[in-house]
Amino acid sequence: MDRQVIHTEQELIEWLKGAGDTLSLDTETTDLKYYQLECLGISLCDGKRACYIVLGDKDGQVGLVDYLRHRSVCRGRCVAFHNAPFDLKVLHKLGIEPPENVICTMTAAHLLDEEGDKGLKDLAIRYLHVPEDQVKHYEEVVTKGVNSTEFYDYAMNDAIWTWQLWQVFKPLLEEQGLSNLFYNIEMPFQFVLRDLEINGVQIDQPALVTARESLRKELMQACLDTWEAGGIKYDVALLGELIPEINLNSPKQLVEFIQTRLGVRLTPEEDGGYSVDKSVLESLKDRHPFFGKLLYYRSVEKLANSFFEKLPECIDGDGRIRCHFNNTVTVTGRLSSSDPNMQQLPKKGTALANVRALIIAPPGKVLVGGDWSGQELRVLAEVSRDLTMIDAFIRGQDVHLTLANGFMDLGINEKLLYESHPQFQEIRKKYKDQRDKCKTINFGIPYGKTAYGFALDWNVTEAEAQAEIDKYFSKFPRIQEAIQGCTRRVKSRGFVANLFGRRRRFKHLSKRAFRQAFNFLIQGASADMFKLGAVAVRKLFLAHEEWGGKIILAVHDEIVTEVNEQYRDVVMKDMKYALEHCVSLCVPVVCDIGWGHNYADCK
DNA sequence: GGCTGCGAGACTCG
DNA sequence: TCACGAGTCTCGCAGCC
Repeated sequence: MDRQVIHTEQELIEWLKGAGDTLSLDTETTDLKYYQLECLGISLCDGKRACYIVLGDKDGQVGLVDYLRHRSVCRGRCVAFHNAPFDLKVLHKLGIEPPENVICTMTAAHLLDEEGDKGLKDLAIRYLHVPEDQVKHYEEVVTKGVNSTEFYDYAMNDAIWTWQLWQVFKPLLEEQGLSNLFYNIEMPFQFVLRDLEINGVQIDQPALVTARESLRKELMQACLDTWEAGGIKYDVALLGELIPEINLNSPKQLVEFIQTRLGVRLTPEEDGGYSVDKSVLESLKDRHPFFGKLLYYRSVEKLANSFFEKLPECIDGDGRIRCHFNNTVTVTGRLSSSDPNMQQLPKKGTALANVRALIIAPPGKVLVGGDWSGQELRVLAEVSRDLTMIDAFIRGQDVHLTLANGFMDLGINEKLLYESHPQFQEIRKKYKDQRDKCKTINFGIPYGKTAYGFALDWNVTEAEAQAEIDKYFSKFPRIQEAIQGCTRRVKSRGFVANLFGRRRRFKHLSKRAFRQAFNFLIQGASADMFKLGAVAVRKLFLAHEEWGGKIILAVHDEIVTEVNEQYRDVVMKDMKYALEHCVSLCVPVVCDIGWGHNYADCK
């Protein structure tokens, strides 16, 4: 492969003259986070030649970046990246127009092997058979300097391997029936991922500081109360720090304390150890005041340390938090979020400290959020084609109560099953236990929950729980058939494919694998549905620039956006339509839309 | 004696 | 063996300098 290091505009013009309409592109940057990153250079490969455009070099940079801005290398081309959202972010930061057609080899690798390594170097060794000793790592090369021959070669290798991987992956995607998922769902979605990481969420910093202060006091008080309730003594160290006899954060010390000092016997786990988690403490609440105090201490400790103490460290200079959304971690196709994880912000805070209320709309804007109503249950209806379930959804009835009515022979008049019926609330209250039981089954089924698990929940024998499940399946036979069919496919082919062709593969057959397989059909299809919905919302925002719409959060079945206040109503109407029509199922797709000046109120 | 890495346990979310 | 999919915090221990 011909290699060239480019320092001037003229060299770049010459190089691009010989390039076709497909390129691979990789960027070298000083940081991974959007707000602070600077681009050192860009490497390109056209299959025959590779080049590295030096941007970190002051003499070259101005002219080259200007040229790249005005005569974008991407325009009219299909560009392959390894981890497209990252390089798209870098191009955005440089003000360079992105390509319309994007290829992401990292996503392709994930679709082809959801559990395998996704790193470019690992893939080059595995698929391109590059000898391991020829694969250099960033930390190793950067010590030679970012303007060394070694660094330039390293950068060009990344573009070359990306190109070559794409040549390998393209036919494999086709062979495995993954092309539609790749080209029509995942690739458009790369831009949503880019936008999410560029946009971030606006934080109410003064409110965060105030809440953190009150939470610190609350935590101290909760700690003292718990010590007092348990008769735990403490010393005062030189700097005023309190040193207790036992550490409330240590499960090991707690077990010892509860059994010997409080004299409360704990029930051993199957492995012989003892758990002191929430459910255990709840069950002991009446035995000693210590347990209630400890539960409260734990809730405040979690809120304070995991959220109110951590979030301030994540705020960028412009008052926004930009977390990382990873599209190639989960085996089901869901996104994961980290640094910080914005998908696990507590729904309930305390009166003094509600994390979600700290995510605010900037002046002149509001937050508009949409989430699918009963998404996984509707996908279950689609996957199983169970007629009772489909019927209930089409009629717009309360699905849990309708199903409970069906399988427990409650004899409720069908008209009363509609949420709109004046007597609905009364009926729902009357049959609350039956409805709750059915809801547990409805949610448990996609997880492959067993009689053993239900028995624990309901405090009945395993045989009794099994009888309930049998009755459920006899009333809704298609659901059982769907599960059995899924198990058969895992056994015969070693994988299952969801509604969109996404695959989950299994190396070993086990009960656990069968549960995971069926859950994948539901969770995985819901994840792909989310991606389609998010792409539809992004398109809507591009078509209506005046709305000032930004997608700021993605939480599995929920999408949160920031829009200009005066367009709130039209955004809500159009976004609802887009989310409800991004896929077509045998049951209606229903989306709840809400708005607020902060995330907590956005419902 | 202090630092680092890792697994366990607990908790957050959908 | 017993409910799927994630990330992060703290503790406690092993290994290292």
